[in-house]
This record gives sequence, C-alpha cells and structure tokens, in this order.
Amino acid sequence: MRASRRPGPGAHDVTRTILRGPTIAAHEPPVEPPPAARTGRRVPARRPTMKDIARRAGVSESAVSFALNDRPGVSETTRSRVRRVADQLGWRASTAARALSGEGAATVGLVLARPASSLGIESFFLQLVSGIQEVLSERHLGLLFRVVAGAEEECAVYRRWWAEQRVDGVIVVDPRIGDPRPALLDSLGLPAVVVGGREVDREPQEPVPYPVISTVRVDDAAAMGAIVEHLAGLGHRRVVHVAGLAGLAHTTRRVASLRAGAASLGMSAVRSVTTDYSEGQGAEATRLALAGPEPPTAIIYDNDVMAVAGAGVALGMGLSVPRDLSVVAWEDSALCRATHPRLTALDRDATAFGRRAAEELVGLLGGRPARDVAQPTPELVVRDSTAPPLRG
Amino acid sequence: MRASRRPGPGAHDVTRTILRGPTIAAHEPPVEPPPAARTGRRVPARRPTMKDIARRAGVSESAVSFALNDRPGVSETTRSRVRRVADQLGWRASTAARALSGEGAATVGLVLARPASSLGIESFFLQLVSGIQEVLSERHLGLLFRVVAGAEEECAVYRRWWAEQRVDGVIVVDPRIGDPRPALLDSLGLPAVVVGGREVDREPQEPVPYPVISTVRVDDAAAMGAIVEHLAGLGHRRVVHVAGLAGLAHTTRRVASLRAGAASLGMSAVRSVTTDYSEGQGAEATRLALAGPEPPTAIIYDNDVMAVAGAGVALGMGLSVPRDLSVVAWEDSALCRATHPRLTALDRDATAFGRRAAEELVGLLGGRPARDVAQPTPELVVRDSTAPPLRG
DNA sequence: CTGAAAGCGCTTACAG
DNA sequence: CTGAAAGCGCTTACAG
Repeated sequence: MRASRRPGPGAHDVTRTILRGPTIAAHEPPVEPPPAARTGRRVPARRPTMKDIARRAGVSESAVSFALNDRPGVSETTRSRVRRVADQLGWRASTAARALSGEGAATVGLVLARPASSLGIESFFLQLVSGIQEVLSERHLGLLFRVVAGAEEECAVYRRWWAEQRVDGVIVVDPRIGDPRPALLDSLGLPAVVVGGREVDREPQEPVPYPVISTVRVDDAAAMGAIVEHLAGLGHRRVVHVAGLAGLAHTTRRVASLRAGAASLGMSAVRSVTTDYSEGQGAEATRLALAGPEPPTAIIYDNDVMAVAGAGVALGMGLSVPRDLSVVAWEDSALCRATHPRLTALDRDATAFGRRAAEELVGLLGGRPARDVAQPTPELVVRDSTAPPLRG
Repeated sequence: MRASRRPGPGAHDVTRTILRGPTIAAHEPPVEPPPAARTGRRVPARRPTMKDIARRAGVSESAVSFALNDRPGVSETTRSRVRRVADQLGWRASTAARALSGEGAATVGLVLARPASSLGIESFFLQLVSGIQEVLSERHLGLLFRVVAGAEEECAVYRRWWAEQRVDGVIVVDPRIGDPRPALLDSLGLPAVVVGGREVDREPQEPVPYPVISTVRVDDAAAMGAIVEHLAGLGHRRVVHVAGLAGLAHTTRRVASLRAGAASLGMSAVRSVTTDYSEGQGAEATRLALAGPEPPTAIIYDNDVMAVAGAGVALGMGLSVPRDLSVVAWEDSALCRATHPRLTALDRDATAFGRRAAEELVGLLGGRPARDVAQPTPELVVRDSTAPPLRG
C-alpha cells in the first residue's frame, strides 16, 4: 500500500516530497485523513477518481480527462502534471464509467461449448487462451470467459453479454455446420473473430459475408495431406481416421481431405469415424477398428488424448506401436512426447493461433474491416509411433 | 432476432398481439421504425434500456427499477406488466450502469500465474474453471480470466482490476510461501477465496486472519498419507517424490507429510525433489533417481503429465511398470487412464473444488463472514501402475 | 487552452 | 403506491 493511496497523518508530507515543486504544491489541497485513520480501524482503500486528480492538480475534471486520454486541449505542463498525480494516486479509469460513456467495455468474450468432462482434456484451449491473453493484456483488454454445455446456451450467452454491455467483441471457436452464431452476432452488431475458418470456404475475391466478422483459417486440407503423404510414403494402405465431433466444420473438412488424399495416392481402404473427443470413445473406436475384418495399419486421431488412449488399446491387444500399428495425433502436446513410444503428431501452435485471433479482433474493434486471415499450416512432427507396416 | 427488438413496419402489431390486453396497449406508444429499417440498410440492434421499458409500460423509470429488482414500492400488476415488457424487449441491466451505481461489477476474477508453456498441461485448471462457472453462471456472474507469468504481475492485475472497478472479488490459486496476495487483497478490500488452503494452517478456533478472505482447504497430509500407506503396504521402502514448484504451499505440505508418513511406517529412504511440473523436468528427475546408487522402487509424481513422462522414461530404460517401478500420480485425469499400464492416481475432483470455491466467494459477496472450509480428502484410485517391488 | 454542463443507464433516498 | 431528482465516474460537444 502506498502512503498516498491511503492517506494517513504523514501522507501529505510524503506526497509533497514526491511531487516536489512549488507550482504543484500550491495547487494541492491539504489531504485530510479519513475518520478511520484516526480511530485506527482498518478501512479498505477507496479507489481514486478523476475528481481526486482534478482537485489535487488544481484543474477541471474535463482537463483531466483530456490530459489522460491524450487529446488536444490541454497544455503540456498541465498534461504532465495531471499524469503524475494520476500515477501517484494509482488511478485507473473505471471501466464501468467508460463503458457507460460509450467507450466500450474494454472486454472480449470467449465461450467454450464443450461438456465439462471433456474440457480438462483439451490442452488446445488453454493454450489458445494464453495466446489470446498475450495480445489482450497488452491493450488492457479483459477476457470474459464462459464454459457452456451446447450451442444454444452459447447463443444465449452472447445475447446476454450484448444486452448487459459486457463485451465489445467475441472470439468464436469450433465453427459448425449450419452454425447459427455468425448470423446472431451480426444481428447484434457484435464484432467477432471465428477461429478455425468459415463453415464454407470463401473464394479470396468474395467479400466477407458479415461486415464485423473476421476469420482465422487453418488449412486442414494441407495438414491432412501431410499426414496422408507421410503414411502413404511408409507404405500404409489401410487407414482409419478417429475424428472428433460430427457437427464441427473442421471435422467435415478433415474427413473430406483424407478421402481426397487417399484417392489420389491410391490408398485402398480409408474411413473416418466421429467421436466426442473423449478417451473413452477414442479407445472404443480403436478397439472396433482393430477387431474388424480388415484392420488398419495406421490410425489418425483428431486429438492427443484419443491417440494416447488408442495406443494403449493396441498395446493391451498385444500389438506393438509402431510395428503393428502406426499412430498419428492431430495435436501435439506434452502427452505425445511423454508416452512411450513418443507419438508422431501435428503441431498446431495453439498459442500463436490465439494470438492471431486476438490481434484480428483488436483490429476489428479499432475499425479495421473484417477479413479472412490464414494461419500457417501446422507441421507434422514425426516421432516413434509411425513406421512402415509389417503386413501390407 | 425477435421482431420486437428490431422494430420493423409490422412490429407494433406483433407486440400488441403478444401483450394482448387493453390496459397495456393503451400505455404503449406506437413503435416507430428506425430510419435504417426504411432505407433497408442493415443496422445492428440497439440494446433496450429501462427508459424503453418505462415508455412502453407507461410508468416511470424508477418504477421499472423497483419492479425489476423485486423491491417494494410497486403494485403487483405494475410489476408483472413491467416484467413482461422487459422480457419482450430482451432487456438486461447494463452491468456498466449497475456497477457505476454501486451495485458491483457482477464479475469475479481469476488469475493463473504459470508459464504459458506449462499451462496446456494442467487439466486441473480447466476443470477448476468449469466448476467455478457452474456456480457463477447460475448467479449471472461473469468470470474475468487472466494468465500471467508470475506473482508480481498477478498482484498488478489485482490492483488494476480493483482500480478499474472490474471485479467484485477474486479466486486465488496456488497459495505460496510468503504469499503477498492475501495482504494486498485485504488492503484493497477485495473479497477473495484462496483455493488450496492457507500458507500456515490455522487452528479451528482462531479467527480468520483477513476479514474478507475465505479459504478452501485440501487435506494434503491425509492424501499423502493414503499414498504412503498404499506403497508401504505393498512393501516399498525406497520412494522418491517428484514434487511441483518449490514455492507453493502445498508442495511444502506434501513434502513434509511424506517425510512424516514414511517415518511412522518405517520406510528407509524417501526423498522429494521439486520441479516446475513440466514433462521435461519430470522425466529428468526420474532419470536421475533411477540412475542413482539406491534407485527407488516407487515414485510419486505431483501431477499426471510428469507421471506419464516418468513412466515413459522407466520403459525407455528397460524397466517394467509396475514390476520394476511403481508409479503414482497426484492428479487423476484422462491421461492416467489412457496410458498403458493405467496409472494409480489421486482423484481430486477439481470441478467440485471449483464449485466449492465459487460458492464460498458468492457467500462472501453476499456479506457472509470469511471462513475456512474443507474439501473432502481426495481418493486414491489404485490401478495397474502400483505393485509389490521385486527387490526390496 | 480551459471550464461548466449534459449524458451514458442504472439505483436510491426523497417528496408527493 | 408513484415520480422527479441526484448521483455513480467517466466522455464530449459546447461555450468562454
């Protein structure tokens, strides 16, 4: 606690010493200790306001506002004096007051619509959030975070946030087939960045469909292409893709890309099965695939946890990875490096992804027009879980 | 978009139909379409305010406020009419305006001070957050979320949030030795719940040291006791504890509990080494321990990722888990169930933990006095990674 | 360059 | 039971 913030009997002297300069001291009214300081009872600090600054600096409140917001209309001397007093008091503009004055809430929203049980699993999200934060915190924007069970609830949250004036914009994840969110956000006029591309890929020359909604795309096709090429190069011809949620746009894209890639490389049997991303369904899908009539020699998993679970199932069935089964994880993480053998994985750099999304949203909030930006294609990190198949 | 929110030419009729009743219709001024509706250009929706409700319901703004906040001073008929109009318009109180009126920001803060790299790893946090959300969302409280690099930055965030009037209270995680946060939060008068106990355990009859800071305790001693008992029962006498960050209060508690438990059970050689929770340091600690002169027959890891990494190292060294080495993870997760063999782990129920913390904070915000509450002792889930040692 | 005033959307004593 | 008014802490035209 600085003395100046909770003025006690000696505070005035301290202030004077710090400010040092007769001009300033003359403007400064004597600081009176609050009643509690005399009685000795503990009081929580009172947050300083512009009025306090104005009084101390001997200028009007509007002068303070202009000075602190770098607007013309105050002399340099006044500006620097005001700034010094503000710093000294530890003043920060009340976001509530700024929001009410039409300056926006200085807050960005993020909703995760995944069942709580599968959340702990997704290291992707926490890394995404941490990337988002890097950018937001520089600009002193807050992140309002919410976990919900499903899409409708997510829409309800957006409506509420909008009505409550809580956020200036949102970052939307997990684009879906027939996604209702872009239209809703557009109708609310809530700027948004969709992480993971549009439902339908747009031609570069087309205008963005919504004027306040940008997109950060990932090239799922190229990424899947790299995986398929790697596996085909090793000689795999029977591949199973244990995909994620059926409703997600990127699931559809990955499934389609696998099919296309396999066809062009002459792979005989590829198929995708969708799951809920959980270890349980990942394990189950693996069991079914390996117990079937024509078991795959390689399995691609849409996340790291399913890949680890799947490798575990294979081991449990007496198979060796990668001798009997190659495993690829779509999502690199500590997990992939921690297991034995270490898993070949697609490295997406979720942090950079979050950073990019936040930057784009900050741009939108600053009035830049909406657009689609591409994220670098993820890189396939080849480790010990992929090798040529024993039996063709 | 409901017709009533973006009134077009036909909106008035719709409204009248929904409201149906001459009294109400008489109070309702005709809704004029905004200019944009005539020109056909898309306009973002304007959020409805109390003024809109007052006009439509034919009462004063203060009557609307009283009606909506369930305060006496309005008749039941007025109240229900006001409520209906508010619902119809999709009205929500502006949090900014409420905050400025002294009602609080309706927001709770959570700061995570961990390096971004190790964040994706900690499934604990995302589950904690999801538990916190369950409670907050019921009360329509927002969660302001922040990731920072270290303790000082965390304190700076609290100061800023307080000065900006952004949060009504915070949930504090990772209590540390010599933790500066409680004193800071106390001086700011910011209600807080510390998750994970106090730095120093308080006797039940002692008053809580800070009037607005509650604590949700976990019984690390009992948990470690259960692990030690399990291992001792299997016949292990040389145990290594790969702990987490040295500065954290619970690390200290676990280290001490291990020592105490081992002594009482006559274990010959136990020791703890601290790490940063990362897979890398977990693996390294394992390598060092196993390569040493008197290698342990069992290792306790302070999180799931290190446990998986450690098991991988053992495998890589030609050891079999659990035949040559027993492994226990302090933190159950998908990981522990996904690896092969599945890991014996301590199940903490992070979601319940988050729920409990949020409930306690909501209580504090409601004026309930601060207190320490205990969280049920975590349960040891015995799986395939622990067994009697081959060599004593 | 500076100050007095209105307004943002609420809440809350205070009169009627 | 109801309404007019002030205030929360800012921003921003608008006069001087």
